[in-house]
Amino acid sequence: MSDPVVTNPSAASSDAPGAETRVSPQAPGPVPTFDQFGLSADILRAVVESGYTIPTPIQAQAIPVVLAGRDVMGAAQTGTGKTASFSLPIIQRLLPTASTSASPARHPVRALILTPTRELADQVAANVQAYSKHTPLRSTVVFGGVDMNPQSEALRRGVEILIATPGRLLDHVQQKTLNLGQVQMLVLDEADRMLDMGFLPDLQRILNLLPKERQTLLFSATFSGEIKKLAATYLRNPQTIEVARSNSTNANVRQIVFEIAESDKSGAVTQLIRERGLKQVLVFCNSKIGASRLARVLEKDGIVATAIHGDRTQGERMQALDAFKKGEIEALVATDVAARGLDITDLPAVINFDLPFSAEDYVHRIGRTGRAGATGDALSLCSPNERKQLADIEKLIKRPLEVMTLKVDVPVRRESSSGRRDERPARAERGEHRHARSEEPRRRSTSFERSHSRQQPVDDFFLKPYVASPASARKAQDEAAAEAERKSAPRQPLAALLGGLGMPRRTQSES
DNA sequence: AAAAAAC
Repeated sequence: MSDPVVTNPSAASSDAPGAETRVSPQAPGPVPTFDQFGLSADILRAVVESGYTIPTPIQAQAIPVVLAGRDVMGAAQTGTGKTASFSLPIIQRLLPTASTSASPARHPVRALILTPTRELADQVAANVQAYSKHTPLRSTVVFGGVDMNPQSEALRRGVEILIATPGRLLDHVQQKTLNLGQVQMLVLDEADRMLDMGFLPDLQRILNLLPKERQTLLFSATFSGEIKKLAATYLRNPQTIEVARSNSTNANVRQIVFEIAESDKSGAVTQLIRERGLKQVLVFCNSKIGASRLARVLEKDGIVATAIHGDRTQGERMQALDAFKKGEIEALVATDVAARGLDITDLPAVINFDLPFSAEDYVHRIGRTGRAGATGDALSLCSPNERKQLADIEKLIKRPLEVMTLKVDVPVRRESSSGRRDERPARAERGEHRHARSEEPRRRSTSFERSHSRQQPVDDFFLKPYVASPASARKAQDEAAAEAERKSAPRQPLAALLGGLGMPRRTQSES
């Protein structure tokens, strides 16, 4: 029996401009373990307590390279254990000189981790905190939208590892509550996203504040020309590490597209949640207003829903995400603020209420489900004027998506969330409401017809009960096994997947 | 076209 082990990372890159990135080949060898990296016992203990025993491919590749002090250009799918792949070796490298003194002067910022969104910063910080909890190293997180004072106080007391979003970080530098002169290690997480968001000037400012003598790790979903340029300017002889083809989607995620009229979409979301028995679903909209509106409509349909987007206060954002993670909310309706990197354990499904403008965002959105070896559903609602976006997505992921029609059959709502009358108010007017209780609920039935060569009836999909993946699925060893299985077994056609829904859709055997 | 991020 041979288990997958990671090959020499240098064999993994193919950097000709425009060339497709390749999956690094898996060679037979011994089972990799966290023990083999020479990490301190205090770190290993925290790793074990976090439930991990076998490093994921990105961890197996990156940890030795980071420990050796080299710069890294990393491309890894989300959900692959990327955060640990840089956090663990950072902690290890800072540990030998870690001070146990209470003096703030003995705890300068030596590692800086930058992320594009506040929620992601918070999440990375929680991971770093967990991995370093048995060490004397201190860490904290700073981002905008919240009071600066507690952050300033934490910085004043001294931290070795700082996680931040760029704007607030620079704010602290300007306020002189932060000095970056002793940073030895820098991580740019989701670097492509940061460039997309126009962070380049901020990044340049920050990079100019850092010592030239340092180790830089850049993680990005894609190695675009922009990213390569950034790397060429700020990285020194980086080792390229790729563990999965960028722009690829997870085989554990079943992707289905529903052709539907725009006006039927919110009813379709309610119906999918009801008929599929979804207890926890992340719904993506393209606009902040659209997300708020949909959350209100879902609430009217009796679904516990809330919105998360950039126009909500940071307190509301954090509360929404917390409640969602705890399972207190059925539908979290989000903009692309939630598209990247967020780790929601065993999230069973993602719904695209709107198809994203950028096909890459589709890959990131649906990457919130089917993480770490678990399975998930990615259901996308596509209106006639979104066909171009659908085509772009199929082109990016290099395969056609299964398209179905969706017959929306939900009770008539008297008012739309914006206060406008529904387009069919007549029978739902006040006078008739007293009859409604004893009768069949009033329904509107609409099906969006179209001639699509790949079109399939939707009935099979709804006949099968949804089976959530076991909680244990999030462990890293599961992911490694799933990866191996995926490589050895040919992909099943969708029909087979649909037919096998009575059983847990695990891609690996239980051990 | 839209989103995100400092005040």
